[in-house]
Amino acid sequence: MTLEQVAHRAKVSTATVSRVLNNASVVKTSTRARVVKAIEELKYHPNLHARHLAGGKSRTIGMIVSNMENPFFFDIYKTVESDAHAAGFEVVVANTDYRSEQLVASIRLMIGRRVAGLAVVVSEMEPALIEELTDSNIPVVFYDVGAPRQNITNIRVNYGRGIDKIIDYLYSLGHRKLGFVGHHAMLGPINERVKPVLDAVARYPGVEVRTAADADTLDGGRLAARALLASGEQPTAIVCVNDIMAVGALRELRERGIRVPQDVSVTGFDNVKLSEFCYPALTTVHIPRDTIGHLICDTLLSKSGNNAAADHEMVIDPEFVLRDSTGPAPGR
Amino acid sequence: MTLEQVAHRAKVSTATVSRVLNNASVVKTSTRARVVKAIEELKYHPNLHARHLAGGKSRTIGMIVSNMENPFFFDIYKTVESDAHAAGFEVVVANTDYRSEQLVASIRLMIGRRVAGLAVVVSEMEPALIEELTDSNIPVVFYDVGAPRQNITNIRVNYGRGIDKIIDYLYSLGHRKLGFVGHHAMLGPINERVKPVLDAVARYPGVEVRTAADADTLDGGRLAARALLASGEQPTAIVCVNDIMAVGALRELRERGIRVPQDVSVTGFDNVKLSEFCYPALTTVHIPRDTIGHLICDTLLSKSGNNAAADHEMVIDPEFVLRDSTGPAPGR
DNA sequence: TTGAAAGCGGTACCAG
DNA sequence: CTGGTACCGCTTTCAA
Repeated sequence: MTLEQVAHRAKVSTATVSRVLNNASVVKTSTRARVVKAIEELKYHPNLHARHLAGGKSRTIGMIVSNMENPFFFDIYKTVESDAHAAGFEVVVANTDYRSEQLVASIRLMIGRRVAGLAVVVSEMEPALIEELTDSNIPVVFYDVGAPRQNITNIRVNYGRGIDKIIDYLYSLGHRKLGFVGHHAMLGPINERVKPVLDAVARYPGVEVRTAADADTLDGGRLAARALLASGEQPTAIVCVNDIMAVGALRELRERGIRVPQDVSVTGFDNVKLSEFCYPALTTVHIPRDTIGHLICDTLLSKSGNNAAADHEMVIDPEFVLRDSTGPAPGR
Repeated sequence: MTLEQVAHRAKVSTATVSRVLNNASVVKTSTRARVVKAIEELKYHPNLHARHLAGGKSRTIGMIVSNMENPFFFDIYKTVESDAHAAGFEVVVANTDYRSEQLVASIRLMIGRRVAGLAVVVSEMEPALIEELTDSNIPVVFYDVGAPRQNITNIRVNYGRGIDKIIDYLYSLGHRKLGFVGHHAMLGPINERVKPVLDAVARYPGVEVRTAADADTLDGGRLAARALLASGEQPTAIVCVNDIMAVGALRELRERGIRVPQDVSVTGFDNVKLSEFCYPALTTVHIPRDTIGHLICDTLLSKSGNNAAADHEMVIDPEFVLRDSTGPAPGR
């Protein structure tokens, strides 16, 4: 079904059909009626690719995330989508699953689609790729826990600050032997996620921390906790890189008959909904996903507009949330 | 950046550039090298819309789901995506959030994109829309708990069978006063999700059931459970339409000091990962999301291939999973 | 092995 | 208010 066929049936030109489709300019009511009728009879659906190609502009914004399975990313996506829809844009997401080849593929795809804007919400990214993106000339905004990028709008959360708050609290409770559960995106040398923990701990003499990492899933959290528990002395508190993994850790502890928080304390990060619903409810740090989502959309939408200003950086300071998974270190 | 500019720089025709892009036919090695060089220097990314328009075929399959937030849908998506990628397809998802206008919009969008296949994983759907879809001539597969569709491949789970297993088990444990927690997509008259419960209960004289519904989220489950508890006699068992809402119900019970399963039993549905990680772990019914995902992909991919056969229906029989959230009715 | 040119399905400008 | 038509960027014969 093509525009031309519709035009033919309605006995008008393709130009006119196009007009009624975009309810643009003036089309005589009777003509419009004929066209609409033809469209319905033929069950015509305009070809978006053709439309895009001819029109030039995109009306869709892209979003790339590491792991949609983690509600943290999903929450951001949700508000981005909602804002985008409100502005008449649609959004297409891509999941990288923490795999860098997927990241590359997804970015190429987005560029190929000529999206009106792109939000990249992933942890690690090679400089070459970033360059490819900036050269593409499409408005981009990064969300990151890492270092600021140059020449690109960057939203980031002050991860270290959040970790500090957690460690401070745990220290005040008497915890000296800590465990850190991270995810695989942070294997390798000291990275963005582990370093803050080490730094925070370093401020307190006499505090030790061992780390373990696994997949960014419930199971991963469980496995990492198991690894922590299987080797060396049992920590009195387990700090997790995010809530999902913390819930996984909670399960491992429960199955071993280790009580939380009486025997060991556990903390999450992000404050996703689940952190309130698990048992015990998690002490965590709140990252405002909605704010991040709004920021992303505002930036993208205004950028694709006119004011090519504001290629700055916005950093979000996380807030401590006290719940039931933490308590005094045992024997204190 | 366009093909033509690349062609110009490499001093060849656009046809040749196209050839190396699709590494098709024979291109002299030296020529190919020149082109590749030009592409890199210009940081050229082919316009997918143009490519699609010219090429005709799509290489992308669409998927529409009610609520990506529920891991049930996400799990299906995940395996579809993985299978699709393996076959050289990409997949674009759309979330309807249980809103029918969104469903309409998403379907139109997919048709407009001329996707090579479309998976529709939603609860309710108007006949008119279904017709629009069949007329579109694109391979479609539905996943549903409802009645079979005509003329479209339909995968469905025998929801009633699953409910029966749960009710039977609960009955054998002495439960006579039941509560059912559903979600809003099932408001209105007796529908696909509630009816099976009523039917199952009807088989046992003396068993009563009250129902409550809310959003398909953790909070929704909590609220629905609250409603159930706030009115009338306290049920001895709460049957939930899915695991997510069951976890929500668990929280409400916990905060009221009602012990699970000693005071009231709770059941989920789907057997998503979370059902093992919550506390207490949920007795539920297993729906094989991976099988469903594979089925969807196989169907779509083979359909878009040649054999337009198999417009049949596949029904999946769910399996009972016993865990810790159920026990004998109190005082028995 | 490579180039020229005819589309693919729309949009939008220019006349009428 | 409506029609004619030149593209949009790429693929694909058809010849050379």
